[in-house]
Amino acid sequence: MQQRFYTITQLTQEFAITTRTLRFYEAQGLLAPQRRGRQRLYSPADRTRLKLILRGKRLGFSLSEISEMIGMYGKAPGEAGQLRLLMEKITARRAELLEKRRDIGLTLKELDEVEAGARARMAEIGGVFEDGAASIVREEEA
DNA sequence: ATTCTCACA
DNA sequence: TGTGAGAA
Repeated sequence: MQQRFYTITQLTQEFAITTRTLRFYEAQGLLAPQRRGRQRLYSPADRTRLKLILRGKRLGFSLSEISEMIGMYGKAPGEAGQLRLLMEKITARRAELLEKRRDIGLTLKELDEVEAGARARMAEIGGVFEDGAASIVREEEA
């Protein structure tokens, strides 16, 4: 089974990223493609790693977190250790998102309140919103 | 076409 | 977390 390699442009086209991004990931230590002279040759394993990197990004992890999880550097934490780390990251990320969702909910609620106040005031001064909402407010009060 | 480096947001 | 530009 001959090793098939990918050029940088092949990968950028497949994953809709730029060559700059790919080199950037390499500079950050997330990828280490083989070289043929100056040219980068990405192995199927590199391609798989890239997939993992992009998935990590979709999930909102930083590149450094992703590099931890993929375990590219120095010591090998072992698969069990790696899975443990992954689960920790997932837990933390979930907490982050839940908090964000809560904050968004609070903001939406406050927007409702401000809007209600504005509509009420508009009704008081006898104005009408473009959507006729002020009159609706009056109808509801009637 | 691909590489590197420096600057920049 | 990337991008743009210039030079090789």
